[in-house]
Amino acid sequence: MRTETSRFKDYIETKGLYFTPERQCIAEEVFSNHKHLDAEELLKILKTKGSKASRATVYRTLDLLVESGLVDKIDLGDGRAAYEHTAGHTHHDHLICIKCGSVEEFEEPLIEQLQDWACEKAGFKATGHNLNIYGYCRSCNATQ
Amino acid sequence: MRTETSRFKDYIETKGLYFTPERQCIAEEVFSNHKHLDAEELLKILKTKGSKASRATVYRTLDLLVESGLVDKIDLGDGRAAYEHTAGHTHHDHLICIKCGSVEEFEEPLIEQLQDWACEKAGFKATGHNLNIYGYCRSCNATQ
DNA sequence: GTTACTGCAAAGATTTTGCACCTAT
DNA sequence: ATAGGTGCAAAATCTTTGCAGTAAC
Repeated sequence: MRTETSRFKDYIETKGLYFTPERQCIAEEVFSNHKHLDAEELLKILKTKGSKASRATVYRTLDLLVESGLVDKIDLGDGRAAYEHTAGHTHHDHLICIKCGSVEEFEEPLIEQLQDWACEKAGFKATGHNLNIYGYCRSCNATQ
Repeated sequence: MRTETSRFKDYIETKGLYFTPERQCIAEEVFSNHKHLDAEELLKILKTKGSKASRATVYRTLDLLVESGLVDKIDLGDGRAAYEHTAGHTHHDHLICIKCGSVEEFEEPLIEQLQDWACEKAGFKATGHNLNIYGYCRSCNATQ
């Protein structure tokens, strides 16, 4: 079985780039972590695991991961971005709590289809999209 | 006929705040402009029109306008936000060209409905949402 | 006369970049 | 050997904030 990390290695090498230890560490962490990570969290986790990858390298590698299609970038709406690996789940969108910051996922295949349709009508060639709903999650709503 | 500006004045005064000349200028510009403005563009336009409203006041007033419900904030996905007045058009989403930066609108009432439904299922109380599709617009796609 | 608003400049926050040194191939 | 990568710190962006003075009510 090919791991996501090995797919990333292939992607990197096909482009004639080097698969460095830093890139490996960062990729493995993103692929093994099932949460939505932002760059700063990722950097912190890497530090606790002994990686010395710098902030700059984290950002540069996240860009490569997104480019490879193995990772999605989610715009959090407050200027930050979160990242999540794409393997093992169909596309989904996000419910972002403006009180506690939690990010919940939801799936609605028909929405995807309607989006494709809208693009077609507009002659627009989509490369990605971002649907975030902001508000209060179930628990924050209860204690609000 | 009540103008949007007068509605904003009501909103401001109901909250016990002051309807200052700066707030009036900013509101009028946003309401009369039918494009998606970001804060910097808005500031530039205001300057050419002789308003001395500062960047800080522009941001503060835009927040009030969004709060009032008369203006929508659209997260552009690159850290910036654009603003557009809500009057006279139903809710719509955006096709953002990653080459030329153009923002095109599309409307898909069923998407809105599906979103509401997803929120309901998750016990999520939505206060707003943002659906952006990134890619190449018709003309950039042609010359790409 | 209060209470709130404004401009300014500094501070914050996130992300990007220039550069000298280092490393994978 | 060479093309590319890394860390660092500075820069770039967009937005927010503290404060002293000013204006709306």
